[in-house]
Amino acid sequence: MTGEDQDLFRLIFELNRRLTGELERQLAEFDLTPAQAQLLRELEEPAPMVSAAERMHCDPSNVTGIVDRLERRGLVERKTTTSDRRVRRLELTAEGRRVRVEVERIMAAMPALEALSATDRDTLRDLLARSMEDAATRPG
Amino acid sequence: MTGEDQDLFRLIFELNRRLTGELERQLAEFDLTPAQAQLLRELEEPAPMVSAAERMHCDPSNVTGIVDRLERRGLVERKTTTSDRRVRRLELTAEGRRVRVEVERIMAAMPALEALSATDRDTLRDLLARSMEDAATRPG
DNA sequence: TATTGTTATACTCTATAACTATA
DNA sequence: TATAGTTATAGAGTATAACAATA
Repeated sequence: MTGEDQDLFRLIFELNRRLTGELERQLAEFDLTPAQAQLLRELEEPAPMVSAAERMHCDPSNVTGIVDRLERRGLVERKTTTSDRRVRRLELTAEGRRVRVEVERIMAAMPALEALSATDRDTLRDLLARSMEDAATRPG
Repeated sequence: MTGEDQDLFRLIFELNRRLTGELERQLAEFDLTPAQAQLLRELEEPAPMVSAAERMHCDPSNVTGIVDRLERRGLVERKTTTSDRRVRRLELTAEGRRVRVEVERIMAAMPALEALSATDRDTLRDLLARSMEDAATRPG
């Protein structure tokens, strides 16, 4: 591990900071936090709390609060299922689906990385994907 | 902007999530949060609160709390300056400098991206750097 | 008047532990 | 016994506004 690798971490963190900052600004126009937006995105199909928590990489007790805030705004509903009455199926409302489309639009229109050519972006995408594919199969 | 660019964002966010997660695990052994570690790193040289806040990209009122927690543990001290008595100069203690070395060590030893070859890492570093250089000079 | 820093306040995210209802 | 979800609790980061001390 060389000093240049530290630069690499810094670059990734810095790029993420900028992208996240820009994303937050855009989401703020819809009064959404990143976590709320992420949950909306995960709910293209209805899903129980526990699987939502898995996709969000967080504790289920956490999802309760995020859903509370989205439900208060009428974007998400907790439905019960007949098969297992413990389970709450999270489901977007009509308004929730509309907002979800906006979130997708924001993600697609993020004005970053445009400085790179299409070829460079392809290369970048390839490098990032490979770095994580391998990391997933490695023990360390 | 194409659909592939959404994948690019996802890849960057996902890579950041993994790196941040690993970093948090390592920092937790020293009872440090990322924000606290970042502040330690910024204080290689003593600095006033306001400039620390600028480097942290956050509000000065925020730095107060982070410094409170570090000061409580004896890692940082608030010194007064003679020239401008409004200013508190943040200064690492001897223990703070020791912990700071550990933080640097953790950053340098992060076991990620090792899946890529040295050449790939060079390419990645170049792409990331260029993407942000250009973004900084752009209006949008 | 403007700046440095703190305090008061509030919100979101985060986790752990204890709990209820159900399986 | 185990699982799904909530509630209680706590702590960290974040911002805004009001404030005191100083410039």
